[in-house]
Amino acid sequence: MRLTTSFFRRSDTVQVAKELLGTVLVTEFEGDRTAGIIVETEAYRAPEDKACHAYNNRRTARTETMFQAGGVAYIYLCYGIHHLFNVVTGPEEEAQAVLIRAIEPLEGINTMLARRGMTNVKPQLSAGPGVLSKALGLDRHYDGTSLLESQQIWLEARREEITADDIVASPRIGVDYAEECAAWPWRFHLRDNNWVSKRPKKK
DNA sequence: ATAATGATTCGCT
DNA sequence: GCGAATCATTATG
Repeated sequence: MRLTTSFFRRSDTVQVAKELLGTVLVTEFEGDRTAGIIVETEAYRAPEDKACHAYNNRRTARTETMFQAGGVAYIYLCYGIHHLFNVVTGPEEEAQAVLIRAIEPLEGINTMLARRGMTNVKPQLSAGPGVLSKALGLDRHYDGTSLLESQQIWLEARREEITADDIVASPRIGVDYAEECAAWPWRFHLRDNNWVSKRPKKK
């Protein structure tokens, strides 16, 4: 079951971030399908969130994607090296998105290994926002792709039930610059899942 | 621990 | 327009 408009267009991004846990992110390029269960997410929401690129509803060529109606991909380059995949949520004109930080591989594992230049399956394959995008073959050229209509990138509903007890909340990673917003518990991940990314050592 | 790496943004002119 | 600083990270030693 593919996720539809009503899932993405709600205004409460934080709630959507929680509900995305356990859903399945699928890509299929030239018949090569790869998929994984989302096990870690982070919510970003303008205008009040200083960690959000569209803080204060700042509109630029890059952030414009986030102002679209929920259900499209927002992909951009970070640190000049890594492509980060986000799901835009909320109604049109509200800049909100959920960063997908880690997945548990499900389909097309050999394709993922090849894309990552690896031979053995281990968490390093897809635990982390940059490596997950690489494993699934995503890059910023897919920025703005509709997850509702695309035959290349989409999301499917949970295959197993998840309750509030399975979800752990914590502060977001790598956003220390965002002052008081840095402490907001807007990162969510599944409890006891091996594929959740490791928190970097503190400075 | 730290180097690698480039699009984006901002503050000028 | 132009140049410099910034960054939602990862791999390697």
